[in-house]
Amino acid sequence: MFEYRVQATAGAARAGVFTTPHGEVPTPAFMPVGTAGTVKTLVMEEVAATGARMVLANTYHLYLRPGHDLVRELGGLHRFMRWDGPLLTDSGGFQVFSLAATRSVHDDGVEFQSHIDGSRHTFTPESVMEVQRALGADVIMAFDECPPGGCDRGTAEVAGRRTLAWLERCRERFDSLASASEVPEQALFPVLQGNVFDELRAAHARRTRELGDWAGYGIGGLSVGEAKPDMWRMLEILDGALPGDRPRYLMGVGYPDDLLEAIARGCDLFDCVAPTRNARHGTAWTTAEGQVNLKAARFRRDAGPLDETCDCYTCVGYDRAYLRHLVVAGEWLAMRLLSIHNLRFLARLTEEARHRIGDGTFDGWRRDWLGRYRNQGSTQ
RNA sequence: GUGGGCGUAGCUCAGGUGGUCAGAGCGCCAGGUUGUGGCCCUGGAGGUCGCGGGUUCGAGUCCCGUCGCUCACC
Repeated sequence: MFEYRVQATAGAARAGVFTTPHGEVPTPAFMPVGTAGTVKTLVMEEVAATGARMVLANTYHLYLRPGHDLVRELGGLHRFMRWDGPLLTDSGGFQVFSLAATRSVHDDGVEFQSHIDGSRHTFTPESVMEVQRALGADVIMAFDECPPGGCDRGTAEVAGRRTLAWLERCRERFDSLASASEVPEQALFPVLQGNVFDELRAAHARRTRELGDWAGYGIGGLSVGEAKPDMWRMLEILDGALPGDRPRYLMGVGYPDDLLEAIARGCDLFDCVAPTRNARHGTAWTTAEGQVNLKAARFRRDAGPLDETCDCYTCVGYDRAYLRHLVVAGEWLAMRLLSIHNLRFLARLTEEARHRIGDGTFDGWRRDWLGRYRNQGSTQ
């Protein structure tokens, strides 16, 4: 049921189709983040209208609230959140490290306190598989340890070893659950660690491949505070270390320019909170000006659309002066309209990348696009 | 009309007995946010301290007058 078909390439970049039990995902593709079973402020029809084909939800959040058993009881996450398309759940590993009030990591798993009410919980590779089996997403992620960017090599090595050990345990529990009861057809993606250390990255990828024939690969431990050149170098190493006929999911990325850089280095799937979180904070991506903060006074009387080249609901119907007013006034509608635009912006970007890879114009187009975007001085 | 209280940044207010007392919060302006807590962080602009006199080496700070707001009483 899971299949990845590469249709065209441009250097390392690939255009393909990822097939899941809930439909096909043309790649490269950006997955909007629906942390708690909702892409914040939007209904799923609106998410679909931006062009998104696959969305992500968070195991950590759904486990804490409302609880995976409840979701299973109510028919699984697809039905629960009214999304019949391809769906992926994160493993909760990253959130345990980034959100939990306290945590202690050992080889068996991670003990942590809920950021919601302080209650104590433990995640193990086994429990995380059970939770994600219950949620029922198409793609589920292995439990990993994700050390911060800038950690030393020793820390990265320990975390990488632990992640590999956990991967074996994830696989075991994943398989046993599949045979023991009726669970939806799912694919388990491993998460590749190794931080910014070349040999660790290569070794982790090699060892992961030895542990199984995976339907796809999660690339973790990046965009966690390291320098950009380090991230690109890691992607280049992984491009040579991963099979060509499996999708590669770069976790947590990213901004428009980062997406293009990563696509050029062989990544196919992405997720990031930036389009929706930035929208809620009043910032939007535009073709002509890069990232803009709608709070800026210069938009007070701007009667033009947010992005003249954009076909999204927001750009077709609303002007900047009104959007600025909504943002400044703290109106909910601002969050919705900017979320719609930012998601559409990334969808259009990946759609165009896909077409350019197909017709052989990707490299030149990408260089031009990045040059224009960065010359606006609004990023980095 | 009589008595009391208050007038300090756009707003709400801090500023013992006169001497870095020109301050805060919010707002405003400019940025940031990468496997999601509608948060949070970093900078910046902005005030003849109601007005006019006086005392003093020195006055948001004390005195007199005046204007405005407010409360109580008649």
